[in-house]
Amino acid sequence: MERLMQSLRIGINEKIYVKDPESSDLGKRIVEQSIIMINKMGFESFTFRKLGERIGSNESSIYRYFENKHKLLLYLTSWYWGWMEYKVVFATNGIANKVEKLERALEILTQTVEKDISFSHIDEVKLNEIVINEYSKSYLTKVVDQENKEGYFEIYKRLVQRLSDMIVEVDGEYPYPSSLASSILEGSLHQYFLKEHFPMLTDCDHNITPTQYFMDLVSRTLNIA
Amino acid sequence: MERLMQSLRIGINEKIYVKDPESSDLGKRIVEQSIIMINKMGFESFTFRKLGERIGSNESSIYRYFENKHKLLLYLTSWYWGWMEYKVVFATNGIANKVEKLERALEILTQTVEKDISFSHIDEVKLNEIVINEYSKSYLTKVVDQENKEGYFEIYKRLVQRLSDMIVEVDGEYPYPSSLASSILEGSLHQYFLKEHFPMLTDCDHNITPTQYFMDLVSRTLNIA
DNA sequence: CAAATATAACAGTATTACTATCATATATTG
DNA sequence: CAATATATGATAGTAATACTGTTATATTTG
Repeated sequence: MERLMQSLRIGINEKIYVKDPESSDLGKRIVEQSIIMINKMGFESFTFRKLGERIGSNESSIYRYFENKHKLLLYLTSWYWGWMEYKVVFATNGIANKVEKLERALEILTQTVEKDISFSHIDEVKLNEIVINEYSKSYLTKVVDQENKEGYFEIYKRLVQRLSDMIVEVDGEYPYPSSLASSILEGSLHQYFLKEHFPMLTDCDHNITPTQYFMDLVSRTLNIA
Repeated sequence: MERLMQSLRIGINEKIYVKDPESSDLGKRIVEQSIIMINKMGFESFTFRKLGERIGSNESSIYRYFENKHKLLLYLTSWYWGWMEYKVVFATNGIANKVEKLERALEILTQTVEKDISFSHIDEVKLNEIVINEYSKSYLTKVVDQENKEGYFEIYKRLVQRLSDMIVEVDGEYPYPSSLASSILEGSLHQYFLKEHFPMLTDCDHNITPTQYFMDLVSRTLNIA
């Protein structure tokens, strides 16, 4: 996987950034350090000024890459979902058995993220934590419809669609494949959050993983042929 | 129901407010108008200054009721969940049949909210929209653990617990009652959001309701005796 | 080497999220 | 009824945020 990914790039809607952060050293530092900072201090406290100080660069230089921190969050989360999509497509590619294929996808989508050395400047473990804690904020806005129209959420939508398709493949009679797929993706992030902050609201702990919960849920829900 | 509720009050953790907004006319106007404004302009754009202008009062007077707008959001969402809890408890109270009881609770928790005339200054329909669009923001913060410790999320936690208990009553063997309960509450809000903004990611539309989806999900998941 | 481009440094603006002070209106109590 | 406490309003002020704009300097490219 590492080898392949080294020459792969996550294709992100160009309207999300002003200048492609992958195109320069400064851009990569912006992405790299913003992940560390947002993860540490939370999206609300994070500012371009602080990021500039941290990377020894100027606030106005960062604005030449991203219009504002909301767009940067869209960039980071798009990257994350694009990366997940690659992992799912790659891992399920050769699997003929539909059930096995769905299970493999579920595993990847609901598992804890492990360090991936392929994208050197991106810490996927921290990015996963950011997605758990901040992803909702990227779409729970008053501009969601316009940004959706501009394609800012394409990667996530495509991923839900892929999962939904796999569900249909396993049980063509099941009436709510899209809702189940979106529930799994969103719900997985939520269960990880609860596990960390509201352990009473989840059965997931050091013994039980969100993956087990969702695997079980899907196996109970679908009529597996 | 109306009669009963007129003399009932939703008990909200006193640490959430500086001065009880139910205790004065100004307080009620703050709550009433903030619901209308947050619903219209979104939580991010909403400020105490704007609210002050709108209710013909002073910014600093509002600060005497709520430390900041985050606390106000906690107040509003706590009220909402408290109201939902009353509705669930009231509606399921006399039901002996466990399955029927769970179904009734699910209905209330996943249905579209309708106007409730009991609490005159609170527009429950708009408040439900606020919860759909903003609730996550109330806990996706860096202070969540501290605020949780102070009891700011007690009502919501109690509601999840109630639902979880009902699930256990129906199927004591099911291993993930808390996760299922939290998934339903959070997932219901999410499906309503998707229906409005990302229709491709849900099967819910004008024909299919989130209630149908979750009722079906639960009936497939639990072994109903 | 010239020209274009990228970045840095600095200044400036409107808004936000408060805090503080003081005046006045209203309610409470002795 | 007077004294006093409390609630609200008016105004001002501060530090931080989220930018925009200008100019200088460094780097890349043709």
